[in-house]
Amino acid sequence: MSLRDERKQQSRQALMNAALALSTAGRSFSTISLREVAREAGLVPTAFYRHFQDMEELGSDVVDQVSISLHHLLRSLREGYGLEAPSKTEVSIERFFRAIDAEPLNWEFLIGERWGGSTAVRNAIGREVRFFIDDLSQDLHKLPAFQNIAIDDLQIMAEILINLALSWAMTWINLPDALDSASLEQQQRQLIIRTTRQAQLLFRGISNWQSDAPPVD
Amino acid sequence: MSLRDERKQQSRQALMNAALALSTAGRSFSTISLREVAREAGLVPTAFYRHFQDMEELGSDVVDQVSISLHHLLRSLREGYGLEAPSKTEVSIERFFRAIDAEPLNWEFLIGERWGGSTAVRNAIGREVRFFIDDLSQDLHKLPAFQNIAIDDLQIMAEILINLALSWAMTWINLPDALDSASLEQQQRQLIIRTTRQAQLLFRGISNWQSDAPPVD
DNA sequence: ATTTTTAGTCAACACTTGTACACTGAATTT
DNA sequence: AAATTCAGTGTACAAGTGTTGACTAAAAAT
Repeated sequence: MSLRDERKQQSRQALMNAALALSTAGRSFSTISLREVAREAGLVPTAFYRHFQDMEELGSDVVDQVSISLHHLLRSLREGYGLEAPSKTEVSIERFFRAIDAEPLNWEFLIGERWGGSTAVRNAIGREVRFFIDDLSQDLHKLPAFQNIAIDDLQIMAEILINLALSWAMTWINLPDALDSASLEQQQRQLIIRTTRQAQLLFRGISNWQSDAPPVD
Repeated sequence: MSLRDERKQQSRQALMNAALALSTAGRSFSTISLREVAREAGLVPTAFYRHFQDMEELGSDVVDQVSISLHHLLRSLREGYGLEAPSKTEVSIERFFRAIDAEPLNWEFLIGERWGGSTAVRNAIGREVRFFIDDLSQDLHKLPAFQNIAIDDLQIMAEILINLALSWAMTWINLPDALDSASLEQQQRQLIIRTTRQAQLLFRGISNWQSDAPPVD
């Protein structure tokens, strides 16, 4: 890559980082202005147009970047799960939450903008979520415990898990905001327990599932 | 109520309706301006301050109004479920979606702003969601099928159901936007089926649940 | 009948916004 | 060595923003 292209990439990345940082500081992406992003990135407003046509395009590209990052993280989480095979659910849940703490901005952006203002961003996230679901369902299929479950049903399971995981993640991130009497650590501990039981209930459901013979309603 | 108070209430309601309408027209609440709301309500900008201190206060009050409406709707839905006792899950799910179509703005606002930009609105919605969960868990406890399940576990179940229902609702509302090859009705039918299976999986989980003897992880 | 209260109006303010246009100067190509 | 490309700069403008303070007129209280 040429010297000029390299510097351009730097500026482009600075703009995306600025957008991500601003849209997770108690505000949403659609409320931040082009000028703010440029300012935060150390650029003059008009320089923005050298990289993106408008804020919508910036937003979509941020979604792509965030998705790649989360995708890697989820994969490493699941590989960790596979290694110590009979690992407890609670350990996995806690590991999930700690992973969120490592890069909370990505999660906050993806979840907060999933139903957010910008149509382009919303559609981009919708695509990525569907991708997450497919990916997870394939991984579930590899687990010994789910070998005898039809792949369609694992898809159902994955859909539930992803949607719930996004709720869990945002609840976790927002814990510090809810300044109740209890300390943060106590609340975190409690959330881990509640979440674990939710996950256990789900696994209980799928393991008693018979694809060809749906249950009585 | 005096004549003057009555007229004031009308204007106040007009402002809240305007806010609701504007924040669900492909934008989010935090992007709409005080002047826009006033304009839409047929008022001069400064008149806004006779009713609300700022947009955050308006937002919180909209949350309250929306919550009351949804609360009534959910209750009537569940009462309908109780009557024809052995009703099929799919029927309930479809009834749920059709109810959303009756007042989509309320749902769109509550879900879209749940993790949205305004802190005041986010906190207000968080409270309401917790209230929904408590309410549902108590209703579940009254159902014959769940009599032998501990109330703590029904709370877990309710938490899952509410969080998932919000995802389902928004997916349903956004269906028309995803202009794929398939027709809207086909996509709706498909979503109903997928959602039904998710719900069935959940019920399968809870009915195989033993509170005092948690499953092997 | 007179005074007080108050929802809504009007004009004005200091700012921020997105974007157009001409320009600069260093990296690249010719 | 000369010409070209182009990321970033500086100026400018029309449009929209939140909020102020003084004003109006109808309803309510005295």
